[in-house]
Amino acid sequence: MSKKEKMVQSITSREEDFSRWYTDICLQAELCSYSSVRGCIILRPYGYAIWELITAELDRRFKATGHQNVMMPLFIPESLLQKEKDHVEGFAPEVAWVTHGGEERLAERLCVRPTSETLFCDHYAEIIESWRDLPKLYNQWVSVVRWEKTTRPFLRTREFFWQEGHTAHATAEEAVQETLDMLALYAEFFENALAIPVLRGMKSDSEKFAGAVNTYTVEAMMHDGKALQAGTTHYLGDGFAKAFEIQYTDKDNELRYVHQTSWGISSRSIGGLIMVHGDDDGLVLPPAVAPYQLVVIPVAQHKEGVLEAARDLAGRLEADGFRVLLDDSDRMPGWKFSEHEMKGVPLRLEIGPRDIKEGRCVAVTRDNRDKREIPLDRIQEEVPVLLSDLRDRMFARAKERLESRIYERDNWDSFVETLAELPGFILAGWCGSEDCETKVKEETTASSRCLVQGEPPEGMTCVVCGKPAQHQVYWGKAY
RNA sequence: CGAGGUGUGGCGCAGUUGGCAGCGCGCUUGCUUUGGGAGCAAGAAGCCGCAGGUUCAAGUCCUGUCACCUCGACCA
Repeated sequence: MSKKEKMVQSITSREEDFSRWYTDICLQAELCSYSSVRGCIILRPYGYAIWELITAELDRRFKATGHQNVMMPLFIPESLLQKEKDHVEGFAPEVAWVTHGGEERLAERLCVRPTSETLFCDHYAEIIESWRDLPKLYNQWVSVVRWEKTTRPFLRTREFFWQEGHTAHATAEEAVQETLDMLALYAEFFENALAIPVLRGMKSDSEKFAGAVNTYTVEAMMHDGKALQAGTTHYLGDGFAKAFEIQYTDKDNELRYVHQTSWGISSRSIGGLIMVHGDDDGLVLPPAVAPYQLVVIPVAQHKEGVLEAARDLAGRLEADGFRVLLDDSDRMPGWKFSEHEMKGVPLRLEIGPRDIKEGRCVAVTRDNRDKREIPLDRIQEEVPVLLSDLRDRMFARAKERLESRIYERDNWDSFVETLAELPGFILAGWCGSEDCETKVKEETTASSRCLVQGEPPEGMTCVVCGKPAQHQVYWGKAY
């Protein structure tokens, strides 16, 4: 350890400085670099590879549920953005404007899309005429811009990468169902692909998307007990349809407005991966989104037969469909171990002269450093099991942490005290008034993360004012 | 936008009363090494964030400015 500290700029420990630990991992694992534009990051190959895998996992799910990808323009004319009142009020403070083309001032300025509801609506108004045109289940993979004042890699950047789904339906019921289906899809994606357990529920009115009737959310808990809004789905009702005149002729020859949804997951989910699974030695990646699921490290690779054996091992696993890195660089083995641990590679296979003689290799799982010897002729059966067990452990560990840090509180004093002293969420009643919600925010800096579906338990009272609770709510501090 | 902090080779830092810009890591080349961040040798690399000012002389003093980081407020 002392030698390690001497040799290498180590990652700040989580205990010492969580923010710094986070930034250290982003930079040292080569996920991203700062760019010359404040608040914008450069996704480096390793970070981009993670994002590509995330997009692939999600896109597969979108396609399987009947969604189609499209591509809308980067710019929104001011007049279009202003068509829906709540929407423009929510986003106007943080949009970037294009005012000139070359030297010429534009007749109408264009905003760089902060989200694309207005563009989809404008298009839908044009292409939707009949009930036969519905539903429209569109999605796009793009970047958007929000002129944030303070930024952090992945969690809050001025430009960020995401997918935004925008759908139009004949009925409110169908649109609400889509909103809930996509919420379920998001939750499944986070839990299975990213091994991140989430709470799901509805946002309060003050926390919901600008222009939405309802916003649903999946909330994850970071290692420091803070919440990360990981994905949201919005039921937009027919408000946008009315503002943009999106009407169709129904089976009964009546003209009706469509009901819409929108939903998104962004590159901030990479921040979530870091802060849920990472440890003091770096990143820990779930196999589904690890650029390399395993790294093969030859030991004493200059010796007769070692490199060949390593290549053979890597080749066989690659042929089985695993993403494999053979690290035959001229670094010391110990250096490679640390490097790939920092980068979160789930599984490491070491193979050296001793192993070759015994017909085996050494397998080490990233999350728990468990080391075992595996016969080379069994490796192709063992690797899928090792990887799947690792994902299960990662999920179980994160879930246990989440659950053990949810505190039920029924009075204001213990609510405030708990928020101040214990990292995590509080589950408590809320009367539904904005005053009580604002008081929580002002006095604790925590906010309502999501409302639990269904009626609150019998006799539950608002943790702020003591009146009967309308909702059971998860409260927490958030990124 | 408020409060605090930091700007010196790629990274982390030192730089005293103003007087030749340094150290560690990394990088390059060669040889020896290889089961937890190797050793030796020889190299390359710095408009000291930027702009003014004081001075014979500024990394150092003064003024302004910009950028970045942390903590708040705001938001994915």
